[in-house]
Amino acid sequence: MNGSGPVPGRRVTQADVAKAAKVSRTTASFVLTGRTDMRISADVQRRVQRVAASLGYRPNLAARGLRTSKTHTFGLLSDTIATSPFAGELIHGSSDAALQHDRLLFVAESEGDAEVEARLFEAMIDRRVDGLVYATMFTREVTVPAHAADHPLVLLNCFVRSGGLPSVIPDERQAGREAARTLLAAGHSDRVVLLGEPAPRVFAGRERVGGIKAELKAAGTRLAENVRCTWSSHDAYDALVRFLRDNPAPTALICLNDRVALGAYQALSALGLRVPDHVSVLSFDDSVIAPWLVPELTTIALPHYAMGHRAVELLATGALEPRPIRIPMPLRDRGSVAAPRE
Amino acid sequence: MNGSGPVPGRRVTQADVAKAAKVSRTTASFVLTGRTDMRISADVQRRVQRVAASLGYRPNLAARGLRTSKTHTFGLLSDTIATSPFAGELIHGSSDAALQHDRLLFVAESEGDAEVEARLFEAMIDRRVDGLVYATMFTREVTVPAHAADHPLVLLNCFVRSGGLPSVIPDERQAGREAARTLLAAGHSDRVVLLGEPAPRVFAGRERVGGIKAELKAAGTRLAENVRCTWSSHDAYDALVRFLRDNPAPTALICLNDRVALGAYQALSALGLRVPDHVSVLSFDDSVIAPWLVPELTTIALPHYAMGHRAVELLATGALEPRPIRIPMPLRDRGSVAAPRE
DNA sequence: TCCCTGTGCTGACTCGTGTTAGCACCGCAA
DNA sequence: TTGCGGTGCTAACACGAGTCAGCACAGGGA
Repeated sequence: MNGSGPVPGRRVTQADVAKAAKVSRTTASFVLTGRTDMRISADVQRRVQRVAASLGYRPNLAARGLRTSKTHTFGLLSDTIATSPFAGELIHGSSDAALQHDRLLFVAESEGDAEVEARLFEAMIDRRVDGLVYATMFTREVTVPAHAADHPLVLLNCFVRSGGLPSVIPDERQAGREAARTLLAAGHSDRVVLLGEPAPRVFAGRERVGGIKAELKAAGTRLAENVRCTWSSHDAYDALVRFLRDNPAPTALICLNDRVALGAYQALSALGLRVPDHVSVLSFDDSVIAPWLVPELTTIALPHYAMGHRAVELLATGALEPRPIRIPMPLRDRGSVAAPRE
Repeated sequence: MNGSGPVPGRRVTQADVAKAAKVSRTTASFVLTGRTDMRISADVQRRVQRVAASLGYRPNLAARGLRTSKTHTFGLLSDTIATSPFAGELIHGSSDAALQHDRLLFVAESEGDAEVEARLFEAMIDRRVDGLVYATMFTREVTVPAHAADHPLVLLNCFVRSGGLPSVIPDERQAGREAARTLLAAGHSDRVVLLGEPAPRVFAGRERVGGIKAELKAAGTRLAENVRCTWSSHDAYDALVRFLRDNPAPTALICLNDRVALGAYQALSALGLRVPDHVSVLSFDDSVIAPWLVPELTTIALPHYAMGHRAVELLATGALEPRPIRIPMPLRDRGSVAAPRE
């Protein structure tokens, strides 16, 4: 019974193909890797291909990687995946780009623990990944662990002070300008209030506020007020309720992120003000809740999918220029911005 | 200059260690893999260990895997990661368990495309993963692709009709009972309303509602009403507003998930009803928004971290019993449930 | 002295693949 | 016949590890 078909339980190897096609393993290798410089007759090529297909041959990438030192594999290491709802998009984009370039991704997270991070880096390098993506969930400056130094590396959603490493970050400044431009276009100018702590030491805060102010200034106007509060819904709720007790309602509210916007919605609702009839609301992030609010929230999206995609693509194509690449943040217009009542 | 230190650009191999320790590569291998049955003197053992450490030797897992057919690597394949904010937790749990067992995870998603799914399965198998996790973002029945049949496989958040595969799912029925028990304990019994379509063909819907009804029945009471609507905030908002126009307010509301609860919050707020003073609200999922609401939402959590952790642990320990394992869903008590006003 | 047993280590093979150098054959010109 | 260039293929080595069978030596008893 034995000796002809593929042995169950063992995978078909190149040697099996060679034997069945009555050629040497070398020849099989040349044909199957598509090397044309080796003068294999068209006849033999067809024969080997047919046999390989009929036996269901698939190359063992571990073995190939051992020989070529190319594993067609990347490592994606992030500080915290869980706590951020954006993680999915980041991984989604990375995974898609990997698939498009015939790679697979190791994904792991360190939870910010330097020792765990070091272990994970080593685990990836021990498996001979072709390159590494080092990702953070909030855009920030990082110092890259020494382990990674010798390997192709792309920073995702983070950067180094010197700027001397390839990195992919969101264009928060452009997002700020876009926010201001959107409100100006809808007719708001004098009574626009910013809700949220500008937090100059936080990249997103600094750039968003900078962009907003720059664009308003260019249009000859400026923010009516900045109501400060941490970027949480509860603080935003309290701060806005307090503010509206002593001040007239603004025509438009720029919230520094969607959590702040959620707090604002709840505060406005509690005070009998409707969005966008009485107050327009514009926000940043495009988190999951944006489409869940009533009315749905107009917000400027963090481009996590595009960022992940780009980072892996850089690795795959090897186009590693040592500088940050800024990915545009698109406006998601959902109807929480309208013209001000005259 | 050459010949003593490690050559830059080339990794230290076992052969380098053997040479530097003046033993055969075989001996080095025995020492470094910790085989004690091979009678290596304590002297030599120490010497090899010291040399390996000082050279910074790390085994090449690709090469080892080739020889042993164990890559210390698992594949996690999911239908959709991006659209669900729970993906992070699932991957987080899986990744943690993998780290604890010295494994690394390939993560990829098919977006429900069968052809992509097949490609990804093959990509993982070509890299000789030791096992596979097949995950879905919503608990449901699946048919497992034939590709996976020959490999150790755990279903995560899904199951097969026959039940004949190892799988890890949330214990939604217990969650339903827990919900009812929580409200009963707070003093609600006659005027509890369920908000959301029971959707008997959806696992979560069927089990949650089943659990709720069973527990209420055991306590000698039952739901006052089931206000039906899809599991979206907008539908829930509309349905609840309509219901409250014609009916007295319930003392407690069970929402079939957090999106529904968000809609309910907005509707109650619009009608001047406060949570939990006028109406207690209890929900399922523990999505990101639960702690963002004012007041924070009491909800029964989908145990995605624990599920991911368990699935990978099953693979790592090899304890693959062909049946579903139900992971308990914990109550997150945040204050949206209080005693009814007398 | 010879054999035997145990101790401590090593040579040689293997996993599945890529790659270099070179062999055998054919046809043609000298 | 001999030489020679081209065509078509293959033997042999390498990648970095794990593993089996067996060699060399020491010590002890007959």
